[in-house]
Amino acid sequence: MKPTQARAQEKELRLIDAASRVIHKQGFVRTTLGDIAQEAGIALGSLYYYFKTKDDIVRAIVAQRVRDLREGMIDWERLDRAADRIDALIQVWVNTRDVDALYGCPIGSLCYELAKQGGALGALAAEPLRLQLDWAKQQFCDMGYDENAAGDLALHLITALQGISLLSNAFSDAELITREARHLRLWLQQL
Amino acid sequence: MKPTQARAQEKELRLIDAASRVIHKQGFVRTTLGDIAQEAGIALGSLYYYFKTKDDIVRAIVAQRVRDLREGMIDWERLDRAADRIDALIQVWVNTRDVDALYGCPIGSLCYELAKQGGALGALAAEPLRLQLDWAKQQFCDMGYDENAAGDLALHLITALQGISLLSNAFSDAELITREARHLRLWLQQL
DNA sequence: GTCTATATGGAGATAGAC
DNA sequence: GTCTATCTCCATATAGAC
Repeated sequence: MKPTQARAQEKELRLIDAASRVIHKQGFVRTTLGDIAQEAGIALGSLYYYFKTKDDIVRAIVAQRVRDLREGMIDWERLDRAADRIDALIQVWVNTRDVDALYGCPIGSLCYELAKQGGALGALAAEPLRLQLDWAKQQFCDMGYDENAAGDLALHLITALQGISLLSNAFSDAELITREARHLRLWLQQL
Repeated sequence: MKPTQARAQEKELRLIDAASRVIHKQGFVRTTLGDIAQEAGIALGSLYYYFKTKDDIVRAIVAQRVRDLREGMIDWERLDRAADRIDALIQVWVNTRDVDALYGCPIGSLCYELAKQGGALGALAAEPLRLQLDWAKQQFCDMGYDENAAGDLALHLITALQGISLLSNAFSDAELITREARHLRLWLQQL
């Protein structure tokens, strides 16, 4: 890859990052391209050099989030015990509880918003969630559960994490995440 | 109350109901006043005789949902055992799983959307959720748990219900609700 | 590649006849 | 009370200079 291409892609990543932040805060529909341009520090018209439509931007955001998730999951492979890896996922929620209380889970809230939009965009937004669900199921399989049981446990775990992000956002209360995380950890210990 | 007032309020309730349905499907921001008027079978301009602004409409929807929830909770007082009342709540999710898979929980998805909007509207949207949380806590208190434990259990229950609505909507899969409901019922039995 | 200026459409809200 | 017609604003997207 030529240096110029690398720089161009780097710039695009910065735009995606800016768009991801402001859409997380305001939601996709209410966020204007002007908002994104301002957050990125460029002119409105310049956005169109990188993305043809607003939908293209959200597609790029979702793809980037999938990449980030995969990277984090590879990182967790260093942990020997599956229980520790699941604990690491829960800890992510605890660590981001303040921003979640303000704006919700970036993945879940986007899913909810784009699902109502209908069409292919809704299914696309669910991909990061699918990835977490599959990953969690694998961890429970590693703990010795069969496919069916592991699927149920993973569903319950991801469900709880998404649910607590919604509640903590609805009530603007980050401590709800702390409380639910404690509940989930006790549940995992008693499995 | 005079008959004319009764009729006017009845008409207003029908408008609220129509707005509630279409906003549940499309989301608040994406739903236009034209959509609501069409769903209600009236002209766009006629909406403004009943509601001064779009925000007024969503406020009326939330207030109506609170009334509906209270009514349902009074109905459940017929059930002697608190465990049966909680089971009735879970059964609501099972019963509405198809529409939840299509559009999510009407309460939770509106919370997520309006929380990003900021301001008083976000806090208002959380009122039905607060009501469910308080009600669930009371049921666990009735089962003999102290305030603290009952609060944690209620939080976990409502969290799971909201989370599974989000997931089933994200994946357009109503059966996820059936699976999580089974998980929750087993959990309740083992308490 | 980045900018300013603008075309185009659609949304909330209003006016005023009936 | 209900309607049609319209005002006004703002968002996406485009055009074209630099």
